[in-house]
Amino acid sequence: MTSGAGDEPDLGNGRLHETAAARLAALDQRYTHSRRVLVETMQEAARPLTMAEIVRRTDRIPQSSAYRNLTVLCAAGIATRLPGADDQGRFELAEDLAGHHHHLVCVSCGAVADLVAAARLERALREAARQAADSGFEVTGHRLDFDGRCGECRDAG
Amino acid sequence: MTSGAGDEPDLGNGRLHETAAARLAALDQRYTHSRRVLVETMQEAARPLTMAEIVRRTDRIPQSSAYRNLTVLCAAGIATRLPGADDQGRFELAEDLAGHHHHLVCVSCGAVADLVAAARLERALREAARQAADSGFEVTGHRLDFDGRCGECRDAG
DNA sequence: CTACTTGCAAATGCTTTGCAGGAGA
DNA sequence: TCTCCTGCAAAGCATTTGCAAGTAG
Repeated sequence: MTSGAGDEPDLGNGRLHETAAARLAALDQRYTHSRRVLVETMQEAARPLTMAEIVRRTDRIPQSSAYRNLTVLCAAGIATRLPGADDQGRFELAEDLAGHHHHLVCVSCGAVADLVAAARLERALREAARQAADSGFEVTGHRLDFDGRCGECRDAG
Repeated sequence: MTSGAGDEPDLGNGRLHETAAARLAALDQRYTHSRRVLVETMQEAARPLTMAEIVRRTDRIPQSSAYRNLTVLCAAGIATRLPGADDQGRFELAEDLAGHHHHLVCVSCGAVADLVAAARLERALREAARQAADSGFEVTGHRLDFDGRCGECRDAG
């Protein structure tokens, strides 16, 4: 691990790309144009994207390459693959790059939005993790989704 | 194990099957032997099972039927399908039948265990849900997974 | 020049579906 | 008897991989 210190996820600029390049380099991988485009796409979306959305937004990157590159990005700790409510995987920037957050999942249309949790909730989560450790399970992180209906679907019916 | 009149999911016995039968009947579906076996399998497991595990445990129920029946059980609100960490769906009894709980997911071997959260955590979650409502999103439930390494994998690796 | 990358197409693996026979109410 | 259920086999999709050519260092 090269960089140490603070895990501030505030990198609106080239910092993100620097980090990405470094992490890829650690795996003898290059930060190619395609990969940069994928990272930028995920950053701009600010919410998990399905493969279909990614291919549509980037245009030019064939699906197989997108899959392959996203797999590499996940391995490098730059991206994360989430299991979708349906059976479509969703991708987003890794937690330490995008900031820790949770998701609002619309059970009606499948849309996913980001949500930053209150400090109190995070504290309670940490406490629960400690509790789980008592059973021999070492908790390294958590994933929290709120299910419900988004504004649009509520209006629609 | 009182028989309180709350939302306590305390149905260790035939109550479960009664409920299942009723919910299926509401959809003009029957509570057949296969479906009963599936329900019992899920109850006994007390943790989400993959399709492979279900087929192995039941033995006799062909995979296609298992899929078909589990789909029906999900539609009837008797079972729930969870998106697995890998790409294998996992099934478990619906929340109101098995009780509200969360999951410990081993990132190493993919095993999933149930975990009942502390009251404080649930309270914090409810509060966060209320907060989300401010943005027009109606929260109906939540899903919380803790990622980490199970005891076995910690020993092994 | 030597890896790592890319794109296409074919393959894989989980899941769904068509169909004909069987069973429950 | 009518409708739902079961099993098998074939079909569907999202995702992965083999291979030959392209490109970064």
